[in-house]
Amino acid sequence: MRFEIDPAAPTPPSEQLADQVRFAVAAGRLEVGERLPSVRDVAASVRVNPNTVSRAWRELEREGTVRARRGAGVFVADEAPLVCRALRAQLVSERIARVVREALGAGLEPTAIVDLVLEAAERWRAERAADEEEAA
Amino acid sequence: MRFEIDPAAPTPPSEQLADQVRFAVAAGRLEVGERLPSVRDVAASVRVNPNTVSRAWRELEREGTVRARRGAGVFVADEAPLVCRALRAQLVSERIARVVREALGAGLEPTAIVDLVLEAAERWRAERAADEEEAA
DNA sequence: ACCAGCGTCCTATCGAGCTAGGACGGTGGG
DNA sequence: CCCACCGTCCTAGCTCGATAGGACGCTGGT
Repeated sequence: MRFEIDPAAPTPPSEQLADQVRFAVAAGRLEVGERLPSVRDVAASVRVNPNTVSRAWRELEREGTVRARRGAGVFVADEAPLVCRALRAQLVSERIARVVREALGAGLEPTAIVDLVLEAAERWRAERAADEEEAA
Repeated sequence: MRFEIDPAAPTPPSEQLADQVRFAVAAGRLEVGERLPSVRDVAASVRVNPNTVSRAWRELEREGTVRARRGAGVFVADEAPLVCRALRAQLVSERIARVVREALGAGLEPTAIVDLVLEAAERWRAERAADEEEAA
């Protein structure tokens, strides 16, 4: 599991981390029982304070995505896929609605917005391919 | 010009206000030479501190959208439409890209995302109609 | 000329969230 | 049994943005 933090994003780093775990579970990239990387490892890899990562993990535990065992690590909970798929649906549709409202209020046509979406999706696909190239 | 603040949004109120002015200019709802409502009026209508509105107006002046005349008011600048259309294109595509990246990383299909966009657009259209109904 | 309304500025305070550095006890492989 | 690694907790300090309340000087309609 690789994490990324966008410092320019309006959402705080701890939420970005929590979302990445949630979405990885929802997408099946993290499976039930799997261990998350340690607080200190993640903190070092994304250049963030361990407390910030800990806060994200704690939030995930509160909502039932994860179960922490002192001294051992943090593990994906049994109910995680259900919880995370529900959260994904909610979070994504909320954020899309916000951005679409804004774009429409700015005078853009729905078709123009859809074009931007497809363009962003294409760019994402290209980046994805480039990443795998580099990994090989 | 009516303003709205979403306290749940991750972007601070002052930026929300600035964006609303920028997008209104880009969409032609605010014309060159038109006066913006006063700092104190806006502050009262959206339940925010006058300093917060002032900060938004100052940012708009810095970028050339608006020209402030002490004692008189804040007016849409001649170059505003150009500036705002450029900013709109940049801001909207940035935010769409962010949300689309997130949704794709969460395992959603592009077609599902487009569906959510269209659904949000439809809801917006319906709200718009309801607002005009109520205004009449 | 008056003065209500305007933009602007100032100091002070508050809250959210991140950072820093250290300490604690539980866990599990060697 | 050891000890490196783990989650957790704590105190302290910082930045950013909003809030509060007040003061200043400029502008424009009457």
